[in-house]
Amino acid sequence: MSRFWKPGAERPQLLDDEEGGVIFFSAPSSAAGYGYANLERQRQRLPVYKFRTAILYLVEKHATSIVVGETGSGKTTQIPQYLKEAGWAEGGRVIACTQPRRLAVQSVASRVAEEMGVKLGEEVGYTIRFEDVTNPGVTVIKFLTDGVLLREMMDDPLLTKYSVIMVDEAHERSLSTDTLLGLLKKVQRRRPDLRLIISSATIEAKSMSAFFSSSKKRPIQVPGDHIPEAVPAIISVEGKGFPVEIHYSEESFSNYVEAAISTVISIHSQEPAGDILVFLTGQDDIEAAVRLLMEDGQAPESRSSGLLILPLYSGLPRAEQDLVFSPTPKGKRKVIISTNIAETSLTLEGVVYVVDSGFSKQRFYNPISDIENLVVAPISKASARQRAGRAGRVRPGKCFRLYTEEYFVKEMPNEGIPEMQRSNLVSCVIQLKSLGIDNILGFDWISPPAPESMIRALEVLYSLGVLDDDAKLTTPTGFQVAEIPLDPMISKMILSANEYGCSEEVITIAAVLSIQSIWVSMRGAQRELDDVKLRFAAAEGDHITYLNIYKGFLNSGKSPQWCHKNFINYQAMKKVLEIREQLIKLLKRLGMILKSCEKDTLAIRKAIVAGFFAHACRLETFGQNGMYKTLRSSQEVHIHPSSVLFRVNPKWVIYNSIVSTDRQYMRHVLAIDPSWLTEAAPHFYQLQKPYPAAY
DNA sequence: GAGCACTGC
Repeated sequence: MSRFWKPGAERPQLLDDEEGGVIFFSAPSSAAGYGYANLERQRQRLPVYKFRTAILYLVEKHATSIVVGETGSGKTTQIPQYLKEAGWAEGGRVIACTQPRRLAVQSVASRVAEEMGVKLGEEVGYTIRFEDVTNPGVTVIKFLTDGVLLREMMDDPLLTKYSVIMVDEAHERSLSTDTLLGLLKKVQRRRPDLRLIISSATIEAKSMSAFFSSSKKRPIQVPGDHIPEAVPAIISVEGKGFPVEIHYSEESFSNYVEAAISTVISIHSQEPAGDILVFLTGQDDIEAAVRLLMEDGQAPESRSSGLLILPLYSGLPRAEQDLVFSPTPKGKRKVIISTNIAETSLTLEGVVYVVDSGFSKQRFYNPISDIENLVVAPISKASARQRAGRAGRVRPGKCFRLYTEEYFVKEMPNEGIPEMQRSNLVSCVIQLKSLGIDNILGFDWISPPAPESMIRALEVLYSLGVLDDDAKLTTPTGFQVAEIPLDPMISKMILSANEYGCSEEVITIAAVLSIQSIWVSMRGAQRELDDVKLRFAAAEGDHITYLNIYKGFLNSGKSPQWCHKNFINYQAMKKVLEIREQLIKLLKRLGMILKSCEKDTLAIRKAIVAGFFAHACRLETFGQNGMYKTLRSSQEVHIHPSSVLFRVNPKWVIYNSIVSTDRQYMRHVLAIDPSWLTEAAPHFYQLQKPYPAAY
């Protein structure tokens, strides 16, 4: 390896460059009063057993504490227990701990319950969508996704039952984490008793701290209450991860797939046992890499024999995904070729070598065209470190970066662009509106999105009748749409279905549109999949086709075999059932009675148009075959080949979303009558004369 | 006639 690879100078470190087994402590000098002489100076070493005392001191004195550290440092599981022991969960108060992902919530909650020797769902519980394992009045440590906490704010904006809120993985800067942090800063002004603990990777600690210290407004004084210090404290904890040796390539590669393959082969021939994890960007890359490695394995003098090659991406059927968790057979070495799913969402034991391409697919939003694009883009240093860390879970490991050290140091951005600045903001804005945040542009964003994106979101919500002329939520539509946990266009469609008497059918469509795909990923068997689709295909379009599939699924007795036979993803159908159930409960609470329109698809189609009128397109009669233009901005779009309307090309259609590749493809397409547009949204579309070519 | 990084409510 040494001929080609150059070891990197950087050692993964925390705030200070010290040895393991200590906590590094950085806080304003107020800590001196605590009685520990060694806390008088900033960033003093602190023995590990003082972690508990330090945390409790900081939480007592500071409104916000920022805890940085790596995985395995115990911050996620220990801090809530310390707080409970110190009395933060007394008097009916609850300690909340958020995570960005459902799986993490479940596993952390059960670990803490086990450590405390209590039954999960009693003192320690968790809440995620579709699953509430808490016992109100008994549960005092509650784990939940940050999205669920945001939903809870809609009923209780000041989160009055919580004494401490710990936001974990804040450095990931997800849409809901950032929204939550902005709101929590606001809540703090009204609730001086509330304590925040932000748990973040080292690299983000300073910007988090700056966000929570800068305040345009003073806290509202509550008589008799102790006012904690507004400046956040930072405490840094050493993780238990093993060291990972970083190797950079001597020069840059033009083809990272090939580079990854040859790196895997040289690791295999020169390094001791241990599984290899390769980070590529997407299904295409991964399949190409798997194929190349397999071919090499069959060559007579192959250097890759003994490799067990496993692809990993979220679109892969569950059974194939699970293969990566099976133990490595004796005498074999596992090579997992993965997307970013292995960077945070899945933890693979047994990985000792990581190969990092330096790229990932990232979403970018263009507020002008209102289209989200998926682009292969360079990752950040934070991501690169996270990927490298995946090699140090079981023993010291190695990470091979397919780029030069100079590139890493000089060109790679420190942090990625927060999701907030790369996304469509309609859901975020409606959530803020429902919490009474009137001035969206002036909201204290931790990373402000482009004003164009905020304005576009306001426009879309206004056109849906969710916001009024003063940009306030309308009654009842606006409040009802905010209440439904789906894309506002889908929520609006459901509310209209109530008026058209077809809510039974439309909530099914809403559920299908809210999940990834109901088809199993079948690149090799496209023909068969197309044949199956014909069995369900409806002339009206994809939405009605989904209804036919759902009926077939119910008629089969929700059978997994039926799904398998019809190339339908059983897991996805189960999720459709869950979302439907959630919607039924919610709509009942909103005072709606579910109704079926039986076979009247006209009502259904009009309800869909009431939500998606802004996504209307017209076939270009004089252009090439199958070219459409959006009515809104005259963008060129095409019907996606997976749609039942592909090659049918009705004159007028609406779509659910757009997939951009070399062309813009409409996904989930429905044929419409243009008169429904002016009927559903007269403020949005005005009749220009009689429709000449169309009608 | 061809495509889907990853979450979440």
